[in-house]
This record gives sequence, structure tokens and C-alpha cells, in this order.
Amino acid sequence: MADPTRRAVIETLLKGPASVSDLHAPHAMAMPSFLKHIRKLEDAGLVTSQKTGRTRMIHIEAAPMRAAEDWLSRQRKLWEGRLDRLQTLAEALERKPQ
Amino acid sequence: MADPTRRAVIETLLKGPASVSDLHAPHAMAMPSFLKHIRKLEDAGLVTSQKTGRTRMIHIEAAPMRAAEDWLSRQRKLWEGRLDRLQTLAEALERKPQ
DNA sequence: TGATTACTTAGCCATATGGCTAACCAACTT
DNA sequence: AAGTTGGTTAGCCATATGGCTAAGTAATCA
Repeated sequence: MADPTRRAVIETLLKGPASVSDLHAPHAMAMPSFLKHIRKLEDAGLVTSQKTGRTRMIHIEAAPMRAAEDWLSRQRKLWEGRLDRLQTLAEALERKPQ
Repeated sequence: MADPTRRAVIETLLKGPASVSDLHAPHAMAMPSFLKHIRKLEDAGLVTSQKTGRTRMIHIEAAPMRAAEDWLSRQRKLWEGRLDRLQTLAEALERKPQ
């Protein structure tokens, strides 16, 4: 979910639930194109929606957001480990330059 | 650079520089396909290479690795902020259920 | 009822991604 | 010199992604 449109939608939804057209407004893109992004967010479970009358309200889902943050945390630790190993490697190469 | 092949290559290179064929060996993929991944890593600056005779050695680059970790750090903080706002939002919605 | 609004469906298009084979060159090995 | 090895180039292919238009449906407004 690295897509800028999708990220912006998430960001907007943090201010509260919104209708599809509200969410659509700031994006210079045709509705059907935009709807695809909403569908992907729904498929990913980041967002839920319910239709009342002819408007569909989109709500952000807390659980997967927390999951996303956990994932980032874990990734960061992984990279920390990598940097450590890189450090070790650099030192090893320095000791035997050839 | 979310591709699993590329990630595995980086992981291997943390053990030290390696030739293209060494890196290729564990991946069930034709050489030209694999080479494309190496090229992308080079284009992204994560890796450098030099050819001696007919073999090309690939080296990992420290600076962009550090940059990657910084980026992850920043992202994590962003998501922390988002979770905070989500919390606030949830509380607000609870107070006025309709 | 007729028009407008808010989506929705269907289908087309360009580009990107990750894979393949075939053929090639250059550098060793025998 | 002939063969093998390590890498490279070129070009094809399937699928995915992110965009579009055109045409629909259903709800609400005038």
C-alpha cells in the first residue's frame, strides 16, 4: 500500500469518516479510477464502508493500522541488525585490505 | 526495493562481497533475469560492482543502507502520530455515538 | 415526473515488473 | 586451437498497476 493516493486517503480518514466523493474531491482523477483505490483499501482491510441511500461512508480500521506500525517496528529492528553486520563487515575488510 | 530476490541478495552481501554467479546460485531463475535485479540494486545505489577478468564482484554500499534505516525510523514516527490521531478519533466518536 | 447526484460496472489503454530463451563476447582452461 | 565459464544483450511474454471514457443504476431534489 505504498501508493500516494491511498496514503493520502488514509491520512484524510484520520480526521474522521468521509464519503467517497468527499475523499475524491482533492484528487485530480476520474471517479472510477479513484474508486479502485478505495476498493483496494477495503480489500486490504484498512478501511470499511457502508452505503446509506446513495452515498457510501468510508471508515478507517484501527486494528490493521496498529499492525502496520508493528510491522514497521519489526522492519526497523531488522535494519538495525543489518547495519550492525555491515559495520562488522567494514571493519573486517579494513583489517585485510586486499 | 520490496522485491524478495533483491532483499535476499542484500542479505547475502552483508556477509561480504560476492560475484554475480555466487549471488545467482541460490535463486532458481535464469541468469539474465537475475542480472536485472542486480542492475536495479546498482541503479538504486545500494550496491556497486567492478569487473575483473570475466567475473564481476558486487559490494554493498553502507550509506544508502543507513538512509534506508533512517527512512524506516521516520516512517515509524509518522505511524505513531497516526495511531495517536486514530485514538483521538475513536474517543471522539465514542462520545457522540450517532 | 424529470433532472441531478452519487456511485458503479464494463472495458480500453499505457507502462512497469519479473520472468523466459537465444545468441553473443571475452576470459580462462585444457 | 578448442572448449568451458561468466557475464551480457536483445527480444519476447504474462501479469499487475493506475489511469481513462461511456454508460448504467438508484436515490434525492425541484
